[in-house]
Amino acid sequence: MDGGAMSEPGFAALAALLGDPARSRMLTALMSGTALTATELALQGAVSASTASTHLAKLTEARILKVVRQGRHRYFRLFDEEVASMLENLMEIAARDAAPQRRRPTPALAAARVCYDHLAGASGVWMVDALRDRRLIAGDDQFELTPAGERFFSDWKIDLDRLRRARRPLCRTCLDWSERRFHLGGALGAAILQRIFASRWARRELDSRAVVFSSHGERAFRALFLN
Amino acid sequence: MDGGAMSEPGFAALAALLGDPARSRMLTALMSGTALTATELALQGAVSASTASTHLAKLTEARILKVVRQGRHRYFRLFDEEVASMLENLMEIAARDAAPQRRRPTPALAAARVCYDHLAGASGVWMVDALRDRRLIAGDDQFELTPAGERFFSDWKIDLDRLRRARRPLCRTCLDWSERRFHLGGALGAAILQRIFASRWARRELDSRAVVFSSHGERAFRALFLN
DNA sequence: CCCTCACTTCGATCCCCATCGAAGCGTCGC
DNA sequence: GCGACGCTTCGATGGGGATCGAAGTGAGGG
Repeated sequence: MDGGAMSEPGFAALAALLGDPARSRMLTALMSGTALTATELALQGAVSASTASTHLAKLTEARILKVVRQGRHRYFRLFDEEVASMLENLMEIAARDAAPQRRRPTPALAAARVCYDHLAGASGVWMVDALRDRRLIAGDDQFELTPAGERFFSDWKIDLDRLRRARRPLCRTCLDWSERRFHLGGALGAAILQRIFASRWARRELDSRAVVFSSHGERAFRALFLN
Repeated sequence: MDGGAMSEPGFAALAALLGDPARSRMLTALMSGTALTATELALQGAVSASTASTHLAKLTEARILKVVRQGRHRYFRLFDEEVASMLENLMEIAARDAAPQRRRPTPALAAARVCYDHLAGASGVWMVDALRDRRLIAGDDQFELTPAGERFFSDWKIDLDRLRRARRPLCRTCLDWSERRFHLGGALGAAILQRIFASRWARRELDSRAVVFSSHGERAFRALFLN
C-alpha cells in the first residue's frame, strides 16, 4: 500500500465548504456586505445555534469568513473582496444552467447591487466608464487615481489620506460576472458606496443585495460624473 | 407548514458537485483542456468505473461537462471556457490560504499554462499586451480584431473565416486569476495555442496544465509579435 | 456471430458529517 | 453577585451520498 489517502485538489475542500445548504444560505446573507452575528446567521441558515457555530468555525478556519468580537457578540463578514468575487462567479455559473429560460438575474439586481461593500452591476460598470471618460481614474486592468481624480474625490468629501492609511488597496478591479466587465472595488469603491447611502441617493433593499436608487438620487449620481 | 425544504442558494448544488474529492480530481485532469474517456477519468479520479460513471452523469447533467460519443467511447470535456475560468478562480482562492508560505503556483505553471484550450499565465497576458501594442486587437474588456490583426493572423495561416463560422465567439476575454489580468480566449485564442503546438514552439507537460516553451520556440514566439 | 471492450444500472454497504439538545463558558446589565 | 444572553463544546443520532461488485446494454472486431 502507498499509505492510503489519495491526493485531492486544493479546491475540493473549499468547494465542499460552499456546497452545504446551511452554509450557502449564510454566505448568501453575507454577500450583502454587512457583518452579522452568529445568531443572525443561524437564523439565515435555518439551523440551530450550535450547528451554526460549527459551520462558522469551519468557514473562518478556511478564511472564507473573518470574525471580530464585540462585547458578547461575534460579527462575521466575508473575508475579503476576492472571496466575494469568487462567490459571485460561482452564482453566475450556477444561475446560467439552472434557469436557461430567464437568463439574467432579476432586473433590479442586475441594475445595481452591492458586491461585498461596493457598487456592482450595471450601475457599477457605468460608473467606471464615467470615471474613465473624465480621466479621474486610469488603467485598464489595474485602476489608478489621476491627479484630477484626486481633486474630484477630495471635493466630494472623501478622505483619501485616511483611505490610504488603511491596509486595504485604494483602487481594485473587481470582475462583474453578469456584466463581463470590471467595476471599482477597494477602499475607494467602498467609500463611494457609503457616500451614496449617506446622501440618501439610494437605499439597500432589505435582506437582499439590490441597491435601489431614488429618481432624485439617480439623477444626482449621474450628474456627479457627467458634468 | 410551508411545505418543508428550506430554500437553498443556486450555487450550493454546484459547489457540492465540485467539492467531492473524486470529482475534483477528474475536473483537475480536464482543466488541461483535453477530452478524456470515462475510463481515463475513472483512473484520474481513483475510483471504479461504475462510480466514475455516476459522477460523470451528474457533472454532465449540471452542465459542468459535455460529452461526445465516439464509437464505444465517451469523451468528456469541460463545458466551456466559463466553467474553466470558474475553476481557475476557485483554485486561486483555495491556493491562497492553503499555502500562505509559497504563494504563487510553481513558476513553470505561472509562466505558461493552458486554460481549457488557450494560453494563460504570464505568457498569455504578455501576448495580449503585445497584440494591443501592435494594434492587432482592440478593446479593454471585450477584445476585437482590428483590420491589421485580420491581416496578421491570415498571414500566420490562421483561417479566420472558418473560426467565425463556428458557433463560438472569436475573441473572448478570460480572466487570469494569478495574473489578475485578461488573456485571450475564444476561437482565436484556441487557434493560436494550436499553432504554437503545431510549430513545436512549445509542448504540453504530461498530465499537467503547464506549457513548456523551447528556447528557440520562445524566441520565435516573442519575435512574432515584437517585430 | 461470438467475444471483448466501454460504459451504465442496480443493490447493498458504509462512512462522513450535518444536526440537535444539553451543558459549559464568558460577557453584559442590573 | 445573579440572572440573562450569546456563543461554543460535547455526545448521540440520522441520513445522504460515495463506493463497490455484479449484472446488463451496446458497439466493434475478428
